[in-house]
Amino acid sequence: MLQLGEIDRADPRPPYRQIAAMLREAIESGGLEPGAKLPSEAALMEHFGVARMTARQAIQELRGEGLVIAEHGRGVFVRPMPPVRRLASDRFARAHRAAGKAAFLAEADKAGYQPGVDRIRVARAGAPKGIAERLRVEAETEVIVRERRYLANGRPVEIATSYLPVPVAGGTPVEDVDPGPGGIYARLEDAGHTLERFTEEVGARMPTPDERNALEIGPGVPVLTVVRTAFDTEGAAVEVCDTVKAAPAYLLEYDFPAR
Amino acid sequence: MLQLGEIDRADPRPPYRQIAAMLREAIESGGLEPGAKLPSEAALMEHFGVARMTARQAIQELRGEGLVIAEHGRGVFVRPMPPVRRLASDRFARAHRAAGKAAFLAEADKAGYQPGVDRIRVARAGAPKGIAERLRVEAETEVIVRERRYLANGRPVEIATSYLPVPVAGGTPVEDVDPGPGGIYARLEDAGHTLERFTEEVGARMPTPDERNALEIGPGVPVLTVVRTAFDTEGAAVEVCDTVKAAPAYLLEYDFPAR
DNA sequence: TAGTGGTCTAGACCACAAC
DNA sequence: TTGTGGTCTAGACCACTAG
Repeated sequence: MLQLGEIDRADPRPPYRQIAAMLREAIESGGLEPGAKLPSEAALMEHFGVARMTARQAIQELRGEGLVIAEHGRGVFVRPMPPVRRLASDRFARAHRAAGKAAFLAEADKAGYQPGVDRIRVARAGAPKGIAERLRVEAETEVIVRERRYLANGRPVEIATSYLPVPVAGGTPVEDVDPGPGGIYARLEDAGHTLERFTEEVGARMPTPDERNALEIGPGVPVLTVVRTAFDTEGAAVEVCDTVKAAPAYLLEYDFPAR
Repeated sequence: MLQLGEIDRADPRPPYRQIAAMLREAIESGGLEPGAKLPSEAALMEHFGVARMTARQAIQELRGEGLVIAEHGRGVFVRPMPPVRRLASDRFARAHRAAGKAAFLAEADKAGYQPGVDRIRVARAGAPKGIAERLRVEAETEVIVRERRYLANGRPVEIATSYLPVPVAGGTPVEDVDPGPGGIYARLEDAGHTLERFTEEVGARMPTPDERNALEIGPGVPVLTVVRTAFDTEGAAVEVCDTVKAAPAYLLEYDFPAR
């Protein structure tokens, strides 16, 4: 059983922070392994001689840091580290498309997890401001919008929305729910838009409640945002892909010259 | 004055979530502008007819999302959006070093903010495991360690730690607190290590309490982690730089070919 | 049914900011 | 001094999980 200290009334930190610090220490030192159950609120009240709200506040602190997950009716558990997906910047290499694999499937092959895609929706709609700028079209110009959610071993890890100009991809299989082998990039090349380069803009923030839901992550878990723009050999922007990834599940790798 | 709705007892969401949703809506719609003061806890209790803890819980929800900042004795305010620093992948271009500017100064010039560096510490120490792997040396091999904190307009935005092998940079100005014009990359090139390329590994997570302190960010604000490895023309890893950036202040840009 | 966390009430005292 | 948020207590009832 886990050994915890006592509250030090001389310590300037309030009791709930001291309790949180002791639990954090236990987690980081390995005294509480990933997946292990923390003492219940009742146990913390008993051990430290505090009211329930004080014990809860300590737990709340750790939830906010993403260190633990509370499961209603079961207990509070040390968050298990999810498998990390490393995304290298060659993940859109033409060689993969030639082999009939979209980028997500190619990664899954390499990293050895079971890929999945669901919640696919294709429609036409007005381009939001930031998207229109990147596609170099007027705001609200009608574009093709492809939404989908990616799963790894059945767990959602990323939601993505692609925007493509109608003159580029209108009427092609890009507008089908299943665009066929190699994904939409292969279809763009079929349509004569040979891809030349990509830019990615990477940021991080806390998720909206909707995103939390779609990615099945708890509070205290940030998301990585990646906005990718694809350019063809003419220098035209042919796709903007706006993705939101569960941050703990990802590591993005980029390689660039010193010039 | 801000107009808020009422709690709907038929709504399946608990009251505190409904209150949080109304406040969030007010913030996102612009009814509450950045820097504006939210209704006080007392005002929320009065308006919604709830106990104080319920009102606090609603505020807590928004703090966790990083949308608002509580200031003891003053009130709760909509978080002002900090200026975003866009980092392009050409920020380590040799042209800048030739002009006598380290990467951080070159960015500041371009973006028009006042740069600053403090908390500089240089020492030698054993290489941590992950660093040693990237430098391709044995773990615990003695390396040069350079720590510093970067400021933009006086506000801390990034903490960074560089690790360099002693055979590469030992005894050079890289070990001085001020390495001179062009920064340590210029000194590496002076020492014959012409830089060829970089890799960066990007992730995001919640900060440790130490990092929160150093970056002066509140709870609910994630950090971007960037681990950069510099390679010279011999293909040798000559530096690993581990950085932690306040996420809301950054957007990283990368450019790569479709191959 | 027992144990767990989720939500809520109605108070209390404290620390900090502003007037 | 007044108003603000920070912390704490001692209860209550509910919802979910598991045996």
